[in-house]
Amino acid sequence: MDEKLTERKKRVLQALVDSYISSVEPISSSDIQKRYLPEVSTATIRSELSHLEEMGYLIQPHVSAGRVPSSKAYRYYVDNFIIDEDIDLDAMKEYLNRKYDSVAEIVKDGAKIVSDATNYTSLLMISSSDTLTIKDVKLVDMYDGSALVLIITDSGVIKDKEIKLPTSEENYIESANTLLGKCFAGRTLSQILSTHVDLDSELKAFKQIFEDVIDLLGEYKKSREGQLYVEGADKIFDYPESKNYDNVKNFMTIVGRKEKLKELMSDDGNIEFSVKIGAEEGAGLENMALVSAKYHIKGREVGQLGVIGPERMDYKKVLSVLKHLSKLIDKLDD
Amino acid sequence: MDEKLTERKKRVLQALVDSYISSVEPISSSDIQKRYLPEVSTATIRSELSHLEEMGYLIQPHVSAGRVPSSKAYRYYVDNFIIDEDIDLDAMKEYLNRKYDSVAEIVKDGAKIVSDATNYTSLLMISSSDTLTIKDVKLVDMYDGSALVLIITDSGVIKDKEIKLPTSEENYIESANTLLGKCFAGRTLSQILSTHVDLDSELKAFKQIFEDVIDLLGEYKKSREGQLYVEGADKIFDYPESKNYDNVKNFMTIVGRKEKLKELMSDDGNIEFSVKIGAEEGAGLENMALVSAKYHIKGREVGQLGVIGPERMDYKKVLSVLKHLSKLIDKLDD
DNA sequence: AATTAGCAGTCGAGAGAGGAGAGTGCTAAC
DNA sequence: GTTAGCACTCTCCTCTCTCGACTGCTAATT
Repeated sequence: MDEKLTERKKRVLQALVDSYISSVEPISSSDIQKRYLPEVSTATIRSELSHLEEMGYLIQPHVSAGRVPSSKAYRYYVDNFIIDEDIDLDAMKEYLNRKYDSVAEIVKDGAKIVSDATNYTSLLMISSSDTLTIKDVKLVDMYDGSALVLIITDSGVIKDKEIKLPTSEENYIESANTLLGKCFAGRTLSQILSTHVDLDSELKAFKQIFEDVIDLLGEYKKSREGQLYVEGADKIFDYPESKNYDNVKNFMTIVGRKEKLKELMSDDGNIEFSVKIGAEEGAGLENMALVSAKYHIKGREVGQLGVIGPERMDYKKVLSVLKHLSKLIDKLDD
Repeated sequence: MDEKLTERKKRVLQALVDSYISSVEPISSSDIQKRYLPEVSTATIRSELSHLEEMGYLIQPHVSAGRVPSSKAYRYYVDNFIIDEDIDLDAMKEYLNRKYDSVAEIVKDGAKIVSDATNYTSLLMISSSDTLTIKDVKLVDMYDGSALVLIITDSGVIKDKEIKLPTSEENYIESANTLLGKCFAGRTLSQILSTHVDLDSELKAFKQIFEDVIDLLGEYKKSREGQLYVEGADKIFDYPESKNYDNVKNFMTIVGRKEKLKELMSDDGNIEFSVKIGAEEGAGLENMALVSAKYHIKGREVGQLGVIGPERMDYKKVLSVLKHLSKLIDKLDD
């Protein structure tokens, strides 16, 4: 994947992408010479440029224009020119400290913060709840022939529902509680939902309760399944890309297609940071890029935070914000 | 407010708005004659048009163009030409039945449905929870020195939190439950939060619990306070208005400003349906309009559903969808 | 073989001119 | 009050032209 480029080609490519990221105009050979490579002539740079174009890194809008990076160039740029040490975590930290009082606030408003700090549209996805572990299931007597079902998990009570009790026997609730606890406690949501529970015939009296509880879990899973929040969709208008109608339309369309976004954010196994650029890998992000990071609380993956914006985005800044935030959240212990 | 217009002026105005709503092009005198008033000459219509323009109902983009409705014209149109009988509730009902299995589904996906059915961007706002009534407050023993606080309201359990018990006395939880029930049951959220509770000195042992519960209620209120969901923001691209950069930018900006939208949706005392058009009343909706309706479940106001789109929107259709939906939801008794 | 200066060639952006078409306002007649 | 007729205005489109920005190529240089 990582094609070999001569040292000078690398410098030219980096110069071009850097320039383009800040100016958003096609970059000419003399632009590069002036600001990045004064020791060689524009003719030399031109020959390098045409070589890089042949290799697919650059695009020439028309013959008398400068060059613009292709998706392949952005990919190379992200993979090779952004090194961790570059990323200014301290500045980020300072920024966040200045703006937010507590870490809890930062998690809660994650999407807003990312959008503010990067000035791009941000995405917050809550992970599916497959690995959620049930701590206990309890019935709370409501003294009117019904009871409240509580499912207590390692991250709070997740669902409640009143159910009618089939009997008013004194100790029914107590027995049910014991039984429910035995069956569910310590197991994950997906374990429970994927196994079929066969009750001993003597426990038939609790059948209804069991089914109710399992229904509740199913409903909950469905309702939480990868919720996605979008913040700052209008940020695109801060960038000159938005002058182009199709760009804006594509952008807004994809930002509205939550299913597509979820797919884009979730399909890389165990990579912590993912960068999708342009139309590569069938991502369908023409002229756009999506950067996303998984985040954890107390070691458990709870979701992903991401940024979507023009292909020519400030990757350094975005990665810096996401990296720092994910560290911050991970350290969290409420 | 309702200026007196001659019968013919009304017809001309209605014809013009109708035409414009479907064609999105300036309407000429002959357009109106052909399709709406063949019994008079174009010259007559022209003189009516120039009169209506003087009165502020119409705008002429330039001297050799037709006319376009002003915000005032849309306002007049909505107030005078859309009568309830027009609204095709049956078609709406059929549409909803065809697409959704249950009413519950309709409520849950309210925003999506409105956006689909109208083909405009929809807004769903959940009402503030001031009138939420507490049915009971309970502590559930977790058998590890802590208890779970449950606040049961007329619309479900709203918050849970583990708190540490100050003592492990046998009957502490039971007494606390009784006391909490007495203090909170049957009162609304805002009543509780606005009064300062002074505990008898003998009940000091429960002080901490009380404060925790009140904190929880406050947090809950804050978290629910007018949440706003936007669905289908990209629908704007289905309309020719989106060809204009500023229109799109304004639209997206306002759709991103949730605070502003909440304000626009909530500030009319007890009107069930509200229509805001263009920049009138300082709404800041240049070239846009917002239609919203309150909705109730079992008589209690639970939120508002709305539509935001081009000023030239299909008011009939939008009002029809919102009206029907609100009736449907109100009848709900799950 | 790599680099460079010089130059011809290409293309887009923008300005200006001109013509067609649409729709109006006005006037005079009914 | 209504109408036909007509002159007038203004946008939109197309065509043409020029200017300027860059490039690619060639031939000379190191």
